[in-house]
Amino acid sequence: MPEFQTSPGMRDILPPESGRWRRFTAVFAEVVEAAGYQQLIPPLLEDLGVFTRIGDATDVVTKEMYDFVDKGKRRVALRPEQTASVCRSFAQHRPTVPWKVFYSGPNFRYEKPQRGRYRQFDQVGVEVLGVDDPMLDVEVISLGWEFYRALGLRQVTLQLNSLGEPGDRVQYVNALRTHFEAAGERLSEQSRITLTKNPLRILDSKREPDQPFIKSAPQIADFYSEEAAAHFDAVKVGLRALDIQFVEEPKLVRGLDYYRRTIFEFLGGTLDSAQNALGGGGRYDGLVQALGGPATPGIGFALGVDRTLIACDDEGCFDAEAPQLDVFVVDAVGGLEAAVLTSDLRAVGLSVDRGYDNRSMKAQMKLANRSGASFAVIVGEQERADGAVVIKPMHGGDQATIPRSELIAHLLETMNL
RNA sequence: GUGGUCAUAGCUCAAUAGGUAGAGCACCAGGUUGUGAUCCUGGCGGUUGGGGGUUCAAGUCCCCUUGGCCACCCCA
Repeated sequence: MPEFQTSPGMRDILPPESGRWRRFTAVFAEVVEAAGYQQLIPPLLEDLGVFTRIGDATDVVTKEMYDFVDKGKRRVALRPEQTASVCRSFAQHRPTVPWKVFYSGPNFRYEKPQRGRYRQFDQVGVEVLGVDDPMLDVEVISLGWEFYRALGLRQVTLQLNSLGEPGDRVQYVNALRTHFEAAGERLSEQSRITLTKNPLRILDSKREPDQPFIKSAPQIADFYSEEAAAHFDAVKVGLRALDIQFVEEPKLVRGLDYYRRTIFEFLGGTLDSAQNALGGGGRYDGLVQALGGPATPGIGFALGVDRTLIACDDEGCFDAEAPQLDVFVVDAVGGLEAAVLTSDLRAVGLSVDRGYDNRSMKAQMKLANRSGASFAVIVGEQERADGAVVIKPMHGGDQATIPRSELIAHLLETMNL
């Protein structure tokens, strides 16, 4: 065991996995930029209040934050998510609406780590501020859906629900409280604690004793105002028009408290994991105001990079790719020839690597093979004397000796560049 | 945070009832002095996560500790 290793819940993303991560965010950017979203890069660190303001009844904010006092005596925290930062940013800069942004990057939550659950975990996501239209809900959901398709995922299910207008939600929560309080001691101990803080969350419980009471609990749909019901219906109509399959899940609640009206979650196809929530989001009208900005409707989603990649592993899509190199230079006469050749070839846009330490030709050929390069360019005593190089196709075909002055033209022609 | 489980070479694993650590892969070097992927030979590599204890003897038993994984919790 090495003296130092990564802290719990932290890890290195090594090659070739790291290349897969980069492609992941590139594909995401491609999908959402095609819909008019632009990237926002918020800081990793914010005033603690930015996060406490958004949900002081949630574990994410009350128990799991990396918060501390900095050298300037400010109370700050590593962001546990990015929606709050986006809203803070909106309230601070007041951009014109609609403000359509996307982001990607790490968040921090002090939890007990597991597979697909890390203390530093990456998310990609979008947020739109300033638009109330249910067709925007449809667009946002469809972008998540489209992104999964772009990765090659086919077994993702979309769960959909509405929490109603804030007033509806309050009434519903009261009804739930009454309902669960009637259950009294028969409710699990955990749920009795949850009941005092946020009755909605009990609907998410997996504990056996709670199940009958969850089943008989009041339905959110009965509490929708006309407005909320109309909004929700419009969203469903829109999704159907786009042929996006969804499951209405009246018991779906989200972890953060700030959600209103439309909420949704993407679930992975693998059933045997408690970590199968790939991503989710919803409307959070009121968040910007809570952070000191003008009353502004908002909606967005965040997708977990790790979990989505695990889902890709399970479905056998979006594999890590071996790097593609054009040329590997083998220099058996000291290494100076290789220095010049790699430089010249890179200058015309080819990807080129070489061997070092003046190793044997056999050893350098092994490296050339391992590098996955299409061609080996070889210089030995004979070639150096003749001003020539050997060019050898690594994936089959005969090698040829050509004048060094013709190398670049020859390579570019062969590769159709 | 609670409970369970696991921890042996860079990686994946093996080691009969406690007797003093082995394989495959990877890596390196050779296989008649200029060329890779296959094949053959050899080599490098482990105070068995760390600490303490029981024993003549511990990778194997006990305790503590660190970390991974699983469930709860929470959520991405």
